[in-house]
This record gives sequence, C-alpha cells and structure tokens, in this order.
Amino acid sequence: MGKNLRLKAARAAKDMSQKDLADAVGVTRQTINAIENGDYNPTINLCISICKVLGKTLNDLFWEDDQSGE
Amino acid sequence: MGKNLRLKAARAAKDMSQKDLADAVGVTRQTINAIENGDYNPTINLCISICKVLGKTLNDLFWEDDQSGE
DNA sequence: ATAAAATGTTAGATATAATTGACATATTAT
DNA sequence: ATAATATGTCAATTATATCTAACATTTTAT
Repeated sequence: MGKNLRLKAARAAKDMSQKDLADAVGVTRQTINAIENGDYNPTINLCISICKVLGKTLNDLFWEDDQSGE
Repeated sequence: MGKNLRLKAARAAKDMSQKDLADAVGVTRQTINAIENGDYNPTINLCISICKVLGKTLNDLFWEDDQSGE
C-alpha cells in the first residue's frame, strides 16, 4: 500500500502534528503514522473521524480516482 | 449505529443479493449483512471494494452529510 | 402448500486493527 | 552544542473485524 500524501497534506494545512491529530480523533500517534505511511487498513469510522477533524470528506482523503482539481 | 440504506439500495439497483456482493468483494455474506444492518465498522479497503463493485464512491455510500445534489 | 432462495442472527475461532512502551533519527528551536 | 518536538519503526499485548458453521425467519418462487 502506498503512502497517504493527501492525509499528510491536509494535516499540515491545519498545522497539526501526528500526535495532535491522534489526540483529536482518539487514537495513538502510531496509528496515524501507520495510516499515513500506508502500513495498514483503518476502519471507516476512524477515517470519518479524521476527515471531520481535517475538514475533508472521505473522497478527498481516501478515495482513489479523485484527480479533480477542485 | 444505524442501517446503511444507501448501500442496500445500491446493491438492489445492481440486482445483487448479499451473497452476490460478498462473493464479488471476497468476504462472507454475514459481513455484508452486518454492514448493511449497522452492526459494525468495516475497514476502508472493504468499503472501497464495495463501492467499486456497485459503481459508487465512498461519499455516496459511507459519508454522512452528503446532501449535495451532485 | 411446499420448495428454494434471501435475509437475520448467534457462538466460537482466526486475522488484523489498534494499543502500550520503548528507542532511533530528524527537525527546529535555543 | 544541546534541548525539545516530530517522526519512523519495532515487539508484545488487547480489541475487534471477519470467518466458519449453523439455524430461524422472510420472501419468492413453483
């Protein structure tokens, strides 16, 4: 699995560290790190929580053929 | 958690049974049934597989405040 | 009416998401 | 230089997604 650079960018745009995001959604820093690095397959509820904190949708951060230049 | 009626409707629109969809994405019928009934929290990769089979996006089937008239 | 297919649900097992804790490296300060 | 913060990663544990297998109910046929 590849890295999730859209997630990394959305987090950077909010000036949050991995730990900040982890605390905001109620998981550990290692979990956020693993998701950004594509090391595993989070649950949809966690994805939804992350999206809400970062002001994005599922398609923005986790859908693939989404090359729309907004 | 509430039922996922959008998933149920999208599956019906393809005239697929729960077992048909389960076979198409490589899980069991019970897993599809549990997702439709809101009994748990699937992984994002499974959600993406389901969306692809049904010709929908993550926002279509799993995002919440999605009242956009496309 | 009955047979077949689809769905709902449950118990027990397995795979893996997520945790805790630790350590290393990199970055950004002072 | 060093102190602090952020990130990468790994081993061991816990929580839970998913499986297997079974049985009941509902729906759609014959």
